[in-house]
Amino acid sequence: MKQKAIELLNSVNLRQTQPRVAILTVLLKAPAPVTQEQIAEQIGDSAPNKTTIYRTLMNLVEKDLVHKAYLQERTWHFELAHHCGQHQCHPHFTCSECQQTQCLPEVSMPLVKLPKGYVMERQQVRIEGICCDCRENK
Amino acid sequence: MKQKAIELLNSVNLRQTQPRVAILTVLLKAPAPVTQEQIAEQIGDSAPNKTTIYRTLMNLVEKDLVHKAYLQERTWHFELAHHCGQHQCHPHFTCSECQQTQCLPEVSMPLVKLPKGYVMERQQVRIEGICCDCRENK
DNA sequence: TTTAATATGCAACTGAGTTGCAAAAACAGA
DNA sequence: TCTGTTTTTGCAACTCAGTTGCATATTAAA
Ligand SMILES: [Zn+2]
Ligand SMILES: [Zn+2]
Ligand SMILES: [Zn+2]
Ligand SMILES: [Zn+2]
Repeated sequence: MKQKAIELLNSVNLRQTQPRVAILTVLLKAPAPVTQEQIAEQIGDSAPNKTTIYRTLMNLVEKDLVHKAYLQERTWHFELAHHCGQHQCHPHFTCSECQQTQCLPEVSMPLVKLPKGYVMERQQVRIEGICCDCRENK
Repeated sequence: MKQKAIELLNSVNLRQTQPRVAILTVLLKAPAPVTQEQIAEQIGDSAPNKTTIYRTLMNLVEKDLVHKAYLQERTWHFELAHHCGQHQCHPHFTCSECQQTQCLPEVSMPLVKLPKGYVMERQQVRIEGICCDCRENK
């Protein structure tokens, strides 16, 4: 994992620093989009300052290694981009009961046909509903 | 417009107050999702306090007259829900150059097939790209 | 090594949305 | 129309997530 993180950094010419490796390692393991705070928690005592985490995430987004996930929440969530298609990531499902968000990586959606003259860069889909667990416990 | 606003309020049993009528009137006229601040600007000097605007918008969302638009921006944007389907609103296009957002009301998308046991409440699509104007002026 | 370029940590700041509470407006009943 | 109760509003102070400026530390190239 750590090795993979280092490779990713090299591949986009970002200097290999402790914070970056640690943050990328968390992202590599995460099953769903994570916040700055969750990243810090995961890393534990040696976690970088929150400013550094944000700056690192923004660097990674700029290099297109990471995407900001499209959730309707106040706090930003990030995930690795390595499984996204050129113009589309997988949809995200957020349960309106328990607020948990899940990736739906296997789903693919057609791209919206834009009006003439427009260029598509990225399409994102968000779904709100009740998750399986919450539905049963009602 | 104002008349229509009053009707809408009555239809969901919300008391008819000046702020609510004014805010709904702005929403009825808006061609794209608007923020608290834009609503205040539109109303002008007699605009309600921002707390009131937020509270009103949340009331209207609760009654499903209004939806919070899912744009990847820090500030919340709202629009009338009256043209949304049961499980899906129209997609929104945001230009990464000029940051303008447009509704794409005529586009319809298939609903994602959720895993067994999940309930779909609402699906939303967001598109990022370059708008026609920005593309020409480059 | 040494050095120049880049990244980090810290503390103070910003801006959007929230909270608590007293004053004002809505509306139902007399 | 008046009255009383309920609901809504305005204000000021607050919160929370993310940002900024700048001094210090780290990186990696020479
Ligand atoms: Zn749930
Ligand atoms: Zn995901
Ligand atoms: Zn544009
Ligand atoms: Zn719209």
